[in-house]
Amino acid sequence: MPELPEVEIVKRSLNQKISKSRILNIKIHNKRLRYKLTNSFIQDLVGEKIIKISRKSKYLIFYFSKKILLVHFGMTGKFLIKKSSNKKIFKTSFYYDLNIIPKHNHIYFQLSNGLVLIYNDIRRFGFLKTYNSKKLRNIAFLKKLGLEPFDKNFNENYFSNYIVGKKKNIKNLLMDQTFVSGLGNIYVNEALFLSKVKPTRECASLKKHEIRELIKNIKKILKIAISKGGSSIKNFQGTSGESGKFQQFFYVYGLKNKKCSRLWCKGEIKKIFICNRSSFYCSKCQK
DNA sequence: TTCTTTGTTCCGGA
DNA sequence: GTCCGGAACAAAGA
Repeated sequence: MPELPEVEIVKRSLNQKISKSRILNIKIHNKRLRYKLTNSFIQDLVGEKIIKISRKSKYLIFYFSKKILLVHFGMTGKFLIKKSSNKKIFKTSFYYDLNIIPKHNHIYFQLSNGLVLIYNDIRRFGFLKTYNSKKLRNIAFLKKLGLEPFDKNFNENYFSNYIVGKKKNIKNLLMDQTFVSGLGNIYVNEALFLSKVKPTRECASLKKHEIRELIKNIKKILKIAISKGGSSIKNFQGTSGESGKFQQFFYVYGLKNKKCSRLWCKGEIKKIFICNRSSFYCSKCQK
């Protein structure tokens, strides 16, 4: 499930491979994504030149001269980039070694640089939406987002003020995109472990040093994940079909009943559900 | 058939 | 009115 690091990696890859190219044609195999593609989707984009691709939280933003394409991957959305000269591009066998199922290729963008951009999404919880304005502040999805984790204003002061009187647990707070935007279930679990904070802790009970640790470790875990090419769990793949390596570095996610990786701890990783989301933590060293 | 998975939204209770 | 947790929703695979 793409969280901030995965979307960042896709953004970099797209900028490298397809920015400055023009969309020559679009072929839609399935309109029914999270939100049904509009009837004008093709005419909105054909002929437009991709100026650059940027990221905000878990969203990708394609910039054209006067328009924007907003993309959210949901659970299983991904982009693949292939050479358009390859005639097998629509054939199942072409995708075998990429661990991609071509029946979930929903949109093909033919580009002027000889490449094809493919949107693939197994669950179809992702979406693509065009806007006839470049003003991001008019986009409802974006304007409700809180600070990015790497924003200098995402600091102890902001955190402390935000949690005054808050009774919700820290895990739900970190998942709340209006508080900090870009974290999902995996990285929240990992950041809480690194900070030795139990996911069920009430926000208002957090000590100053714990808040400092959380802020530090959120930034740290995201940077590491980006440097490893993202996490490959649940289908994350780069635009060439390659998997990320970060899953080899999980401390708690998916590690139910394993020993805590802190050698001095000797604790065991527990799995519980918080708001119907699986949460993993060490029952001994996370207080 | 049932369970699991996610981000987001909605609803009811406090 | 506000806050919070739980449920619902989208779809598909095991």
